Amino acid sequence: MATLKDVAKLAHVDVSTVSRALNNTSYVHPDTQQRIFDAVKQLSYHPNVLAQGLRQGKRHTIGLVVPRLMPSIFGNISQGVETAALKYNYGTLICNTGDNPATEQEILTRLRDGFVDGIIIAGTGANNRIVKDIHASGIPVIQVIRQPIASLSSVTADYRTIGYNAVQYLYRKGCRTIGIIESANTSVPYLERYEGYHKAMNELDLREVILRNDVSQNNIHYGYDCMISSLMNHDACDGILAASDAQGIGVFRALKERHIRVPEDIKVLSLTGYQMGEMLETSLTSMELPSTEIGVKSFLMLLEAINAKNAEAKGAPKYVPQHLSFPAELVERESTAS
Amino acid sequence: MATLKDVAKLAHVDVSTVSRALNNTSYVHPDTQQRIFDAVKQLSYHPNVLAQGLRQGKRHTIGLVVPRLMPSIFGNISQGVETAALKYNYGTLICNTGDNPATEQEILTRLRDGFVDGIIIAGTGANNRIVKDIHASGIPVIQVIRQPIASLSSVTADYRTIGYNAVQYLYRKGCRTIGIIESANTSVPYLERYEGYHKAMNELDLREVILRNDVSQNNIHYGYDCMISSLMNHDACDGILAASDAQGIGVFRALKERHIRVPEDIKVLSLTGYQMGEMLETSLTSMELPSTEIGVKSFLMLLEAINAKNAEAKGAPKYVPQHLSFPAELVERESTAS
DNA sequence: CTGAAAGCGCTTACAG
DNA sequence: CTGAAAGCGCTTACAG
Repeated sequence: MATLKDVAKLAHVDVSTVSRALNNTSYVHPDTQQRIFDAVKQLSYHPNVLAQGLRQGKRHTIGLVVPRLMPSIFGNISQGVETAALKYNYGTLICNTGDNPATEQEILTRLRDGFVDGIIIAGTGANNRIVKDIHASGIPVIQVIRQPIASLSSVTADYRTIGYNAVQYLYRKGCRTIGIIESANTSVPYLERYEGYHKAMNELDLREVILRNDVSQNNIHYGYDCMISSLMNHDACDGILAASDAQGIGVFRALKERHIRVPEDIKVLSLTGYQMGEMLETSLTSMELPSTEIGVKSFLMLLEAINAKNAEAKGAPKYVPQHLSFPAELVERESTAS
Repeated sequence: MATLKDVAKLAHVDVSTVSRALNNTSYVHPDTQQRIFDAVKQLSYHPNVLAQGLRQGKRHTIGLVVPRLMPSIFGNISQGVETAALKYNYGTLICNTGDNPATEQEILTRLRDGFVDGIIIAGTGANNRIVKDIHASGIPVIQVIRQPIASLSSVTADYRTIGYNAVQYLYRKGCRTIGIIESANTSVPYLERYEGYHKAMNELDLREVILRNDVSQNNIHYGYDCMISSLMNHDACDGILAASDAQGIGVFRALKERHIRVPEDIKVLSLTGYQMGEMLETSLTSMELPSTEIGVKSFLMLLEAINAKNAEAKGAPKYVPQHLSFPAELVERESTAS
């Protein structure tokens, strides 16, 4: 690999002049410039971003920490983050925690040690201390979907309203025993969805039915397991709120195996839709979230925080955390048809 | 952030001694060591990997270039790569090309400029020249699933056998008009699957039916679109080979909308299974591939290539490209039941 | 057993 | 308009 030095030698100038010409950081005589560009081309020179990063204190890389990629909304979010990042010339280091606190801790440690300029995280909540430390140490952190740390910026959805509206909708559709799938390890989205559910159930004077289970590896299986055990408990629901499209798929499968018809016997609705529902054999009514947009906005918010951090060093005002929340759009499909 | 220098000052030694103590690279007096460790702890020092990388010519980061994450086998593969990489203390830069040659070119350029120690790629085939250049310039490249460049190492599946066996299986199940979903832009897996299909159809003296369409954004829609247009063409198949589980989901949806029953009227089989089929409403018979394992093995092969590259510089024999191929396992489910 | 020095490849005040 | 020098944070021969 050719270096600046090689180019400088070939163009008969100093490395500093080459640097200036390439970065357009001060006027360089056209003739000199031409010689430099020729040399660059001839040597097929590419700047070493590592050295640039070291010198400028920037990596041009961000970390994205998610519990899993697939099947879940995080796959779509990742796509959004990555596309936006590429546009701004940032690389994206995607890290799966598997929702395992130990793995998450290891990943966070790695990221802190000079790996990235900033972090977008959907965390387990078990490493809040470390996350806060990282943020305090100068690497901005944005929380996405899950926001266990109130003092850090976040991009999320309005889960309370989602839960509330979902119950009201199923009620209007005639459901009277509405179950909701909850998680074993409670995160903010689950809590908020439940709050909305609880409020609506209360107003309608309905009995709550919580579906919960030992954590399965992915959401499809989790939805399946929850549905199966609910059926074994003879909790005869006529409506089910799945936390996500993936859980909905698992629920469908469980019902199919027991010969229970959707939507005739039971209606199913997903509280986190990511454009998967329409293509299912029985299409799934979902609270659709703009998942890619959530990813894009997360990156932009992080970029703002990174730039603010740098500006702060030069005396600019302190960066103020922000919270961006998206509403969901109810898209009616076969799984809740009357 | 504390630096080596800070630690050295606090421990009253030279930075070189600190470096040696921390990296265990030569004997350091226990007392000195203790002072150093204390200082490290007190300052909560973490080495700057950027500087280490620059000095050692290593990034401890690899690039993973895939067409998409979800829904596809690449989601699972990514998981495998990332988990294995983490174990060996490597970060993974995941890049989506969207199967767009221009995006892919941009990503490859970025990766080449000092971003990674090696690359795992499922490429479009449009940038073979660049990929070869990168490999030749000293950044090892491993091809996964798709192997447009014969001279580079690869981890793939035995698609010829998969295509052949799939036809034979459906034939035994009574199918006589077996359609196969092909891609608009032909990649090696599609070519090989077709070769196997072609051979079997020939031996059985059956008429070939190719389903193809303008490229859709993702495989679910692609499968849906292909199935719909095939139905409009009155190509009355009684068996369909979908290229992947995702395409199978799209096919199911198309058939459901036209009130065609699976498996009674038509049998469906996926040629690239990634543990999705069993959880579908109508479970999907698939040629299951060890997708996570493919990811793990890809990383290990890359690691070997990286180490070999470094050893070469010290006079070790040249690294020889390898090709690892996995067989698929036919898992029978409802979609092909008799 | 440990220090002083060179250098990885770049950028950026400082001169002139 | 351009060169010489310092420095980003490390590692590693070279001495002693």
